[in-house]
Amino acid sequence: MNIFGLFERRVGEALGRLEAAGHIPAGLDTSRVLVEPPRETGHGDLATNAAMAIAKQAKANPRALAELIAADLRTDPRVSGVTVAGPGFINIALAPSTLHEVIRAALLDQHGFGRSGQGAGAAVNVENVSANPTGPMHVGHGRGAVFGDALANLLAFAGFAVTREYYVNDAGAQVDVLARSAFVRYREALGQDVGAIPEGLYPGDYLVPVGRALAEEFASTLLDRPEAEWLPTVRTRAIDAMMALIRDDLASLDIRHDVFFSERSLSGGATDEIRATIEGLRSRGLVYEGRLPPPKGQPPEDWEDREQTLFRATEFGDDIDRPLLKSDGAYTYFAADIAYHRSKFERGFASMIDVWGADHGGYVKRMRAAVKAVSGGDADLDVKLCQLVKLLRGGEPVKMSKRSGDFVTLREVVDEVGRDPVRFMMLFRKNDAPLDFDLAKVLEQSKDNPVFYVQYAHARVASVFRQASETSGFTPDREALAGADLSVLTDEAEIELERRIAQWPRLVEAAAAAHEPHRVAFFLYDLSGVFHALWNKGKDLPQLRFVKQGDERSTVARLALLGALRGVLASGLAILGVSAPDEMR
RNA sequence: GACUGCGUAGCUCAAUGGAUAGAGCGUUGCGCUUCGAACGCAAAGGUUGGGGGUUCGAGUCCCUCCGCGGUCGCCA
Repeated sequence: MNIFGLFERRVGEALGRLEAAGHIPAGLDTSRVLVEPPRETGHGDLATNAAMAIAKQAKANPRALAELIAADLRTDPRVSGVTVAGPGFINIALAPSTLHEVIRAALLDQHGFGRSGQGAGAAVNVENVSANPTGPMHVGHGRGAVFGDALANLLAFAGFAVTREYYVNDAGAQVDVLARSAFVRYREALGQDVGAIPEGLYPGDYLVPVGRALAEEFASTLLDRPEAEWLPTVRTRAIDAMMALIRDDLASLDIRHDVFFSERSLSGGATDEIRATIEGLRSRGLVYEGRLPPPKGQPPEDWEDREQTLFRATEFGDDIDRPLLKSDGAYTYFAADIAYHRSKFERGFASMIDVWGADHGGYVKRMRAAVKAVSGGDADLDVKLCQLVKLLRGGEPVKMSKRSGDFVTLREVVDEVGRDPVRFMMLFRKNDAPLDFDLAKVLEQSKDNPVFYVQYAHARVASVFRQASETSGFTPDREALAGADLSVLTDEAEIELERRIAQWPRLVEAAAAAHEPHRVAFFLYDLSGVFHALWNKGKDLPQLRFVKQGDERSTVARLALLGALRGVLASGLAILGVSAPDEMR
């Protein structure tokens, strides 16, 4: 039950009547008409810009128009008052019973309140993580992983059919390096003195078990073979081991993918998908042989002007055409990526979201161009870039890792502070803003730790229900709560909590539309603040306490309010992938 | 040089093109002597980096300049 959506339609009906009565012309563009919560609570429960949004088209005075709309809205029984303010805002005060209906709906449908048909079951592909299978995940990967997972949860909650996908970069030079690195560990496992890991190979000790497994499987049979013979086998074993490692890392954050898509499968199968993709584009005149100008500013020293195979990315908004073949004739990463995104389109995804690290920002335009090209303009790609995570402990930067040598692994952080703080804090910032993550702060049990603050709100609600049961033997079921007389909730702090709960469905829609899960985190933080404020008010004013012995009528009403709150907190935390504890010790 | 993200209170950050730009921390004042304080209430604190434009209305959109970061054919 989205009260804002209901009233958006209601305002539309009012405009229809004004049109029928000849007060405004027909065919106005009402797409900018919104019903939203007013910033100032003194302005009522809902506000609409309808008059201002159409005044100019209607060649009418916005305030006069607002009065006409207000007059219509005043006839609505769900409304207790309508005023016109400022340049033409229409402020609507809801009848208390209207707000109570929303609370009842939230209470009766704990898991469904806030869900919507917004997505209408449309298929959306969310690709995230896609870390190279060459080692454990680091903290930066973790941000993209959590962001993508929460975004997928959010979209599913908003009615989309979401597929979570991981693109495995199991082709290219880096996995050959991985294989060579594993081979060193293999020799080591066979007792050879390998000394320091050679420059250019992966030094991390996470490859030690891979070497051991190879020694166990192949004994010394690979030792004297030329690289070309052992590399494919070792590579496969090493990639599998690294993907197992990464899946474990992801599992520690409760992240799972529906599809792991292999880059190698694009060109290694029966048909070369990359080649097919390129030829398809070529047949439409979108691939040609040509020369690129060297980059301006500081040209690379090894720049070689040569003819190459180019994708006409400029046709679709990119700044320059992009090469598809390397000088040695192999496909560029971009060529494979075009084929990969074509595969997504052919698998039925007209809506794709890629979550990347900020260092790939220069890649966005060409990828969007490619998606337009391979889909004939029928698919849309949104790329969400996650900025760097700066890891701190008590304000001091954390740099080195014991395990990997040169970066802090995600696992180390999860092991130190736990899943919930990692997930919540990664989402308590816009994705495109850099993030400071303080390992000490996220474990504080205080108001300036948002993770604690929100989880504690949920635990406090549970504790009220426990207390009601323990002190009064009072354990109403959901139906009893839904039947409560909510009109006893008259304190401004209680009404404010009702208003916030009523805003949840609208928040979900806005966050889903914008692909911005952080809005859920901030909403929960604000909502928790309103609840904690009400709790504290009960400290000074005993009549506001949730459980009042001998006053079942107001107790049941307050428990109903808290039951609605608990549902919203639980739904929101579930979207973030953070647990909603019933107690915190 | 090009592209891209960012620039909001002392600090860290919010704000689908809406009204007097909001939170937390910090600061200041008051309260709380454990009965629901793992604090509460209140105050001070802003030219939203500068300038122009679009709009009834701009932190938000466009242009430009400044500052910080990222990226820049064949790495992924």
